[in-house]
Amino acid sequence: MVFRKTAIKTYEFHIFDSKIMKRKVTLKHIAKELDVSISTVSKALRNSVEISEDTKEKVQAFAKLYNYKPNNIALSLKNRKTKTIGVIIPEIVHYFFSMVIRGIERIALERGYNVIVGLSNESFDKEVINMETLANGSIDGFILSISKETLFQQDYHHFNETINQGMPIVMFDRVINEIPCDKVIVDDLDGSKKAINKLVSNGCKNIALITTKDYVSVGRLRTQGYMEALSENGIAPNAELILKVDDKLEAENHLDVLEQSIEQLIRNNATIDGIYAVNELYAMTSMKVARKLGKNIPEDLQVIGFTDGVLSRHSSPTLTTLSQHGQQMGEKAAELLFDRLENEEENEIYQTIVINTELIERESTK
Amino acid sequence: MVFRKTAIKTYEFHIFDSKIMKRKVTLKHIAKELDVSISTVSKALRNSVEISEDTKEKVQAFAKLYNYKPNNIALSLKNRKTKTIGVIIPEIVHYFFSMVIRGIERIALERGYNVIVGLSNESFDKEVINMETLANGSIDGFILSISKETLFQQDYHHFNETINQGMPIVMFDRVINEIPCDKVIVDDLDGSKKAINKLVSNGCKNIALITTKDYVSVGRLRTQGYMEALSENGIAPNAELILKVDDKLEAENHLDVLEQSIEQLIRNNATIDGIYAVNELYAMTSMKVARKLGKNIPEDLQVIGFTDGVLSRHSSPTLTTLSQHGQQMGEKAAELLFDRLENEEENEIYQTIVINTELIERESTK
DNA sequence: ATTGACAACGCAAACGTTTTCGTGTTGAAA
DNA sequence: TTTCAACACGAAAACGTTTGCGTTGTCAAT
Repeated sequence: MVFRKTAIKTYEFHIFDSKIMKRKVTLKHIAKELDVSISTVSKALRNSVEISEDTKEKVQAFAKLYNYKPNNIALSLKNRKTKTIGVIIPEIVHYFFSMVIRGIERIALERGYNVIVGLSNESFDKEVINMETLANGSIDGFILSISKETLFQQDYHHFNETINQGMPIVMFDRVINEIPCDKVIVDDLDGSKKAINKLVSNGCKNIALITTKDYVSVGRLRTQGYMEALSENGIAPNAELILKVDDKLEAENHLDVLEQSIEQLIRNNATIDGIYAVNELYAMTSMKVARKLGKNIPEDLQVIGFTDGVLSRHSSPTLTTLSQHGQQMGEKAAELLFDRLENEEENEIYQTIVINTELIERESTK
Repeated sequence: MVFRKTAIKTYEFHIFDSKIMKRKVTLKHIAKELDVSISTVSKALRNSVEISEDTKEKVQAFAKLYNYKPNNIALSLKNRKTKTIGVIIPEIVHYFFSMVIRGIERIALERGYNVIVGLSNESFDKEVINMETLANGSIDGFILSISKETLFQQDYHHFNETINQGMPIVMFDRVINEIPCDKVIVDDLDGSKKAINKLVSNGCKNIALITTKDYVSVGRLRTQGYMEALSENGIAPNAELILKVDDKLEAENHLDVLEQSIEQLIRNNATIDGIYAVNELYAMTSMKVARKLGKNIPEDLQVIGFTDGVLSRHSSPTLTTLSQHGQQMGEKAAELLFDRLENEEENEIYQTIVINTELIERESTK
């Protein structure tokens, strides 16, 4: 086997494993073949001045020929960092969360990190298990959004323990203020106000709210924004117009229940001329039910949903929504985490970054 | 600090690091504190018979108190396996692919594996880079679906090299027959036939096809199924009725182009009474355009799409689709990979598993 | 001939495990 | 008292790196 390095030098290496190389080649292999020490090989590959030009060329040629790549695991052990982060999300078949992952992954690729994804499925136990299996050296830090069950039980010991062991966490969207970590959230409260203000200025007098139970932080904030915006516009909130859906039974598989609840809401309050829903699915379903009840959108009823997703863009009529900028949230979260990981002196000051929502006007509003 | 192990024994450990423990505790720490060797600690924790009951109890109590967990990286290095797999997909904000991930993750959790996700963004270069950064010891094997650009360029060297280095690959959905690895695919050809047969038996005489350019393997197969099914039903395929969309410009951001193409198709062929589209978006857009042109669905025009997603379920009318069972594909792919990884003697016989599509009838067909 | 400097390289430790093998201590059998 | 097994534990190698430092060898200067 002949390998030409330059026009000047020609190296001749005999294949050191007659069969096709299966296992990856290591420094040790190279050292043995070239009859030098492992240290010499390592230094030669890193272009150390300690090594002669001749040796460097020979080693580098050999390494290239056999496609040597340093073993990441060994490097991780030595450097005590893995260049890998863990991302725990409640659900992946979901426009917003997959957008966040896309954002995280983009920055990770850019900065040389890998991303391990764990799904909690909205379950406390799975969240804990996922975190425990990753926190034992596999990763350098976490990015996560808290599961509904965890929010409901209000048991946050696993977050605190992880942080106490020196592993940083960045939380996004569903966060807990008390936990000492960086956070990226959306302006749930202000976003809601934008939506309500829009509806009011479009002439709506009776605006209904379709939201979740209060233990989901984002649901609570969006509800609060609705209340405040109404007040600010001199409208007295009417409890009749607020539908709090129990999302223990995830809507996707219990559409009928959702539809019935909304139908009741609209039937019982014939004067409704605006609906604000805290997510895309609730908004879509509202439009569907309303049309069934003979209402024209947006003439009789205007609808706005939180979370801009694929449904909003492709429904008919298309849906006016508040965009959460999921990808941007992911990017920001990743940057916060990487910056913290690469900053030697640990900084006890944690940031909370607020990403502004944007009202995207489509056909469901005038 | 007092720790009660049983009613009989009481151990008293002094905190060996007066500050709150930051870095994770290792065998070495425990050994030093308890004044035994590292080997003894290791054996005691694994309940070796070599160690006396007394010592075992003491070590285990201490380990539990300080929440000792073995370092995964060190284990990976020693065992030469990481219990982690890499998953490379073209896109994550996508119903089908995120379903696959969900399936993979479910099995991975069950069998004690972690999942690193890499996105190719349909780009050849990113696919290669992602694979190279993972193939250096970070993972034990790959699950992947080939990017469009790679399919277009037909450059598969990175797959072959990875396999030659002894790292198994499982491909799903977009696969290449020539590559020696396990595969999980959907019955694209048969699925198409189901759809066409349905339309024909529902009375359609002029069925249009909206598909992609041929280099995407699944697109080609679905097109082929359309052709064959027509022939089998005694209908001569009509080139006029076939629209091959250039998906270099991803539809999501070029909806206008897509809509215009479809509008032309329908205008030029007034007799069209059925449309079969190779994905959900094409089908949805067809319905939208058709309605704009005054066609009633399903009375005047029936529509079936490949890939059952969130759009199909929530559009109005709801869309009849072929379900790809993405989650099941992910589960199967993961099982194939884990089985191969855990099988000592390497098996040169590769399987191709075909997941059957299922026709889900909704409102867009009679 | 003796020094000293410098170039070129190897040794060994370290990261945190597991595991094989060796060793010292006990107690009982001879 | 000697011998030997059983017991309980420790030393060291291995996984694949990087790096500080010690060790050679060569050659010019004294």
